[in-house]
Amino acid sequence: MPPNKAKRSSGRDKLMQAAMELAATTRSVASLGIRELSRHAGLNPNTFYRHFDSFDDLGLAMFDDLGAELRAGLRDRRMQPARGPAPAFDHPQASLEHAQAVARESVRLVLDFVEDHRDAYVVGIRELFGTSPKLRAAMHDLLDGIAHDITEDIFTVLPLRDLPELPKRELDEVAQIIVRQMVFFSMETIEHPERREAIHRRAERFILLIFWGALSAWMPAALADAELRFPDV
Amino acid sequence: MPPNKAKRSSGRDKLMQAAMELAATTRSVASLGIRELSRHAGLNPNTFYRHFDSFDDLGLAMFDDLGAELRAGLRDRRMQPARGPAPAFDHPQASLEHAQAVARESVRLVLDFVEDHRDAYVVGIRELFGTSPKLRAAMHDLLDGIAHDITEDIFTVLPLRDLPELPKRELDEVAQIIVRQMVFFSMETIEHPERREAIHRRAERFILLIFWGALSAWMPAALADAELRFPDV
DNA sequence: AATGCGTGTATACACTCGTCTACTTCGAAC
DNA sequence: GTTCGAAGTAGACGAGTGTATACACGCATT
Repeated sequence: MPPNKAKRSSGRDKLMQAAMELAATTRSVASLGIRELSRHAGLNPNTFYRHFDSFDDLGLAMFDDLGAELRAGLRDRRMQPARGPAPAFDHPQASLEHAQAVARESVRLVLDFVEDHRDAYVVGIRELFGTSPKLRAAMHDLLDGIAHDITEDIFTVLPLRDLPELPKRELDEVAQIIVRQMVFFSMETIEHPERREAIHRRAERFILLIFWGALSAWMPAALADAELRFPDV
Repeated sequence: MPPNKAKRSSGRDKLMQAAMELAATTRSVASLGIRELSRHAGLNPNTFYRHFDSFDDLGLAMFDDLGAELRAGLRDRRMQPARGPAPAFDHPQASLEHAQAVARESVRLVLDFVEDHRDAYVVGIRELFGTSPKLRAAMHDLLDGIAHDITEDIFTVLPLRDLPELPKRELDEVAQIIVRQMVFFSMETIEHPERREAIHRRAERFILLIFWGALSAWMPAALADAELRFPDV
C-alpha cells in the first residue's frame, strides 16, 4: 500500500515545477493553458489529466509543498539554540532587548525564505487574492497556521505565560496582523531587492511597535514600574 | 481643446464596465479575452482597439476612476462636521475617546465603500499582487496615497501637531500599515459578509492598538501623567 | 457642401486551445 | 511468464482566439 512516496512519478513534479515558473512570471495559476504548461514541462498535453483534474488541484498540491517547507523552515530556525535563553521577566530591559533580537531574526528568516523561494512565494501570494476560491482559502489557512505557530512560539520562548493577563486569543490576533503585514513587506523586497535593508528595518520597527502597544495596553503597570523606553530601531 | 469630457464615448465605459464584471467573478484583468470582453459589452471586438491598446491600459483607466471615487468619498465623510471638534490635548481621556470614535467611523466608512463597490474593489485588490507590473504599481500608489491622506487628516483633526515629538515620517508609516491591514479586513468582509460586525471590531481594535503603541513609544510621559487606560473595544 | 475624423462594424485568416480516442511502454504482482 | 494498470504519446476535431483589412455612419470644422 505505501507506494514509495519519495520516488513518486516525475511527470507530476515536472508539471508543478513548470506551473510555478510560468505562473511566477506570466499568468495566474487558473489562467494557465494545459498545452502551454505541458509544452513548458516537455510533456504531452494529455499527461496533465493523468495527475490532476483541474488547475485548482495542481495549485493545492503546490501550496501544500510550499506551506510545509515554509513552516518547517520557520520551526527549525526558531528552535536553534544560538539565540540563547529568554531572560527572566523581572529583568524587563533585558527582556525587551531579547524581544527585539527575536523580532530582527524572525524578519530576516522570512525575507531569506522569500528570497530562496521567489517563484513559489509570488505565486502563492498572487492566489491569496486570486480568482479561485479554493486556492484563496488554502493560502488564507496557511497564513493563519503560521500565525498560530507564532503565538505558540511566543508562549514557549518568552516567559509571558506566567502573566495571566495576556490573553492568548488577543495574542493570536496580533500574530495574524504581523503575518499579514509581512506579506506586504516580503512582496516589497521581491519587487525592490535593493531596498531590502530598509524594508527589514521597517518590518522590525512595526513588530516592536505593535507588541509595545499590546504590552502598554494589557500590562501598563509593568512597563511603568520598570521605566522602559521604546528602543530605537 | 476641452472636448466635453463628461459625454465621452459610451463604448469606452461599456468596455470598462464589462471588464469589471467579468474580472470580478471569472478572471484577472490581464487574462481577459478581447472577444469575450467585447461580446459581454455588446460591441465588436475591434472596438476595443479604438480605445485601449492593451489590457494594462484598460486596467489603469478603471483604477483611476476607482481611486478617485474612493479618495473623494473618504475625504467627504472625513470633512462632515457631525463628528464634532477634537478635544484639546490637555483633556487626554476625552481625546482618547474621540480617537476611538474616529477609528470606528473610519472603519465603517471603508467597509461601506467596499460593500458599495464590491466588483471594482476585488478587481483592484486582485491586481495589487497580480501579474501586471503596471497595475501592481498603480494599486500600490493608490494605497500609499490614501495612507498619506490619513496622515494629513490626523494632523488636521487631532491636535497632535502641537507635539513636536510626533514625527510625520513615522506617522506616515503607521498610516501605511493601517491601510494595508484594511485590505485584508475588507476582503474578509467580502468573502464572509456575515462576519462583518466581528471584522469591524477587530479592525477597530487593531487601529487603536497600533496608535496606542505609537503614543506609548513616542510620548510615554503624557500617557503616564494622565493615567490613561487602553479602552475596551 | 465638402472634408476629415472619431467611432463602430463585417469578414476573413492563421493559429491555439481543450479534449476525445487509440496506441505504446514499462514495471510490478500474481 | 503473463497480466494488468499506471504513465506517457500521437493525432485529430471543433471551437474560440487575436488581429489585419476594408467598410459605414455621424458630426464638427472649414
